[in-house]
Amino acid sequence: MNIYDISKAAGVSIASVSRVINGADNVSEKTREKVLKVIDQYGYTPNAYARGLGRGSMRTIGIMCSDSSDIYLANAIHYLETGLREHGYNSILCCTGYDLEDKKRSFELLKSRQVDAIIMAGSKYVELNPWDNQYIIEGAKEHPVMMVNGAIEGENIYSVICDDRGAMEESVKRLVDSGAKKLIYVYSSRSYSGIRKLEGFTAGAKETGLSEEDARIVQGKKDFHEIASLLRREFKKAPFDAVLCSSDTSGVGALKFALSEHLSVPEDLQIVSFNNSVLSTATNPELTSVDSRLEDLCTKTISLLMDILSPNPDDDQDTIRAIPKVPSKNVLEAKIVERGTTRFIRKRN
Amino acid sequence: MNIYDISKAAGVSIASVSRVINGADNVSEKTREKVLKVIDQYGYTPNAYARGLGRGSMRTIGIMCSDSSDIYLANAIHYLETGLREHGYNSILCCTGYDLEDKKRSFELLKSRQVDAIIMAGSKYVELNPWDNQYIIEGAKEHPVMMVNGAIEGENIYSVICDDRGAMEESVKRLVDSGAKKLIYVYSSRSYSGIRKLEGFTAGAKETGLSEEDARIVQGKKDFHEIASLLRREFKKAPFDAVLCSSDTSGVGALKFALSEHLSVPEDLQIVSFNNSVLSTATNPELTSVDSRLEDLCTKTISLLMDILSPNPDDDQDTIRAIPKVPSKNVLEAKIVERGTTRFIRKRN
DNA sequence: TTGTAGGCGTTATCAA
DNA sequence: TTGATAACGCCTACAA
Repeated sequence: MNIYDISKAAGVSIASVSRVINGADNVSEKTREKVLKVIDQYGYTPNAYARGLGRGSMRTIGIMCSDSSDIYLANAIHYLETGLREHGYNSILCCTGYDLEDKKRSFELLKSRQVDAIIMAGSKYVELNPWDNQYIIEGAKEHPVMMVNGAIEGENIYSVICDDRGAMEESVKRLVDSGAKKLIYVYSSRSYSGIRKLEGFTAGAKETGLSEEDARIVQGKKDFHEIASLLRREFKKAPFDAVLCSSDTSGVGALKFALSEHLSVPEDLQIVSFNNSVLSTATNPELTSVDSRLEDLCTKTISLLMDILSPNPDDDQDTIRAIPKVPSKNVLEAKIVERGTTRFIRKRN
Repeated sequence: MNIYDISKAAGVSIASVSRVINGADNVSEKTREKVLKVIDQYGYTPNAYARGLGRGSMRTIGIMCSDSSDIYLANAIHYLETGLREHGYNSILCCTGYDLEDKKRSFELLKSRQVDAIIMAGSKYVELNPWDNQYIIEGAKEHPVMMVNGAIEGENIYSVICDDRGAMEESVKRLVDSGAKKLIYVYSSRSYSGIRKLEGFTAGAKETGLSEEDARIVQGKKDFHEIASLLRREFKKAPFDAVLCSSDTSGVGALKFALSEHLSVPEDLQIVSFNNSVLSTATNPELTSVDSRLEDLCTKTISLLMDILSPNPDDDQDTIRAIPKVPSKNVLEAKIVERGTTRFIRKRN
C-alpha cells in the first residue's frame, strides 16, 4: 500500500495524494475528499523513511540517557519525549550505559538515523578527560546537541543545568545555622553535576569556617545498604551530626544508618539529599531534598531546541529580523524542599 | 557525504561500497581496505532511511509505554531497549499517556515509522471494552505486537505475563496462615494485571473462608498520602490487621498509615505489596513485596520476538524444518519476597 | 488546480 | 570480484 495505489484508487496523480497528506492548500475540496476517503478505506499510512529521504528531516530527536531505570533519568525521558511530541517531533531513545565506547556507538547510531538533534540527558556525558568529549564536539557539527544537567563548551552545543553547586552551598550553610557542627558529604559519582555539588560543599564548608575534619567527604555506591554501612564505619571513626547526600538514594541509606544506630532524626542527625524524587517522600521521616527542577530543565531544553530548529517560527512576512541568538548555557536555580530530616532555623536570605 | 562520495574517493563503484558497509564476503581484501579507509577518513555514516527504504526494514522496534516515569515501566523500557540493541535492533519510544485516543495515535505513528514490531509495555493497554482493543488487533496484521504484562487474543499478538493472580492468592493464604483475620486490599487501577490481582484476592479470600467484611476491597489513588488517609478512614469504619497493595506505592502509603495510627508493623499490621521496586527497600521496615519478574518478562519478550522476526536464524542450508511455533501466551511465575512487613509462619507448599 | 519527472541514498539484481 | 541500473516510496519543482 503506497502512494501509487492510493492515487490509482482515487483516480488522481500521486502529487495530489502527496498534497492531501501534507495538508497543502492548493487542492480542490473535491480531490481532497476523494483522496481522504480512499486513504481511510485502505488504512494507508505514508512511509516515513521515504518521506524523510525526500525532505531530509524526519522530525525526530535522538535522546541519550545512561540508564532509563534511574528514577531521575526516567522522569527526564518522560518530560522530554512528551514535550517533543507536543511539538510534532518523535524521539528515538538510546540507553547507552556508562561505558564511553558504548556512548560513542549510540551517538553514531543516532547520527545514522538522521536525527534533527541529539539530547543528552543526565550529567554522565561529560567525561573528566576533555579529550573524551571530542566525539560530541565533532558530532555537533552535523546537528545541535542539547545537554540536560551537564555542560560542554562547543559550537552548536547547548546546555541547560541547575545550580546544584549553589544549592549545596546553601544547604551547608543552613545546616550549620541550625546547629550542625560536624558534617559529612556522601557522593557517588564524579559526573558533571557530581563535581559541581562537591565544589558547593567545600565552598559552603569554607564559608562557615568548618575544618576539614568537620566537613568530611566520602564516596559510596548507589545502594541503600551500602551507604548505610559506609556511614556506620565513618561514624565509628568520628561521629557527625549532619549528612549531605548527592542523591535521594543515599539519603535513604543515611536514614537506614540513623535507624540502625538509634539516632533520632532530625534531633541527633540531620539529612539533606538531592533530587526530590519519589524516594524523598517514601521514607519516615520524609527527606529534606533539593529539587533540581528536572521538569523545568526539560521544558527549557525543548523550547531552546525548537528555537534552534526553526529560528523564525512565524516569519512568513518579509520582515527583516535578526535570528534570536540562543544562549549556549542556561542555568536554573534549585529549590530546597524542607521535610522531616532537618530542623532549619529560618530561611536564609 | 553519501555512498557516491565514498565510491568516488575510493575509486570503486557504489555497489562495492555497499558491500563493504554490509560486510558482504564477496569483496576483495584490497577493495575493502580502500573503502574502509575512505569511510573512516570522511567519517561517513550510511543514511538509515535510504537503507530502510531499500531493504524494507529498519531493524527498529516501537516501544509503547503509558508513562516512562513510572518506576515499573521505566525499568521495563530499560530492559527492553538494552536487550533489543544487543540483538541489533533499535527502539523508538512512545510515552502514550492513558488516553485511548492518544494510544491509538502513537500506535499509528509507530506504524508509519515502519517498525518491525511493536512492544506494548505495561498492563494499561488492555481496555475493558474489547471493542477498544480492535486497533491493536487490526494493527497486528502489519507486524507482530508483543504485550508485556498484559494479554489480548489475536493473530500475530504475543503476550508475556506474570502470574499476579496466583501470587495474590498465595499472599492472602500466607497472611491468614500467619494469623491475619481481617484483610483489606488496596488497588488503584483496573488494568489487565489489576483485574487479575483482584481475582486472586477474592479467590484467596474464598479459599481461606474469609467473609466479605473480612476481605474488604477499596480503590485509591496512586499517592502515598492519599492511600494513607484512605486507610485511616477505612480503619475507623472497621479495623484490619493486614493490607494487601497492588503496588509498592500503596505499600508505602500503608506504612505511613500504620505510623500515623501507631500500629506496629508487622505485629499489629502486616503489609504485602507488589512489584518489588526500589520503594520496597527504601522504607522501614522494608516491604514484603511480590516480584513480578519484570526483567525476565522483558528478556522473554525479546527472545520470542527474535524468533518471530527470524524464524530460522541459521537455516542457510536447504534443511527442511518446521518453523517453530511461537506460543502466543507466556506466563511466568511470580515470587514473594519476604521482608519486614510480614511475619509469615512458613513457606506454604 | 493538477500531473510529470527528477531526486533523495541505499540495496539488490544482473551482466560482465 | 566488480559495476551498471532498477527498484524503494515519497517530495517538489516545473509544466500544463
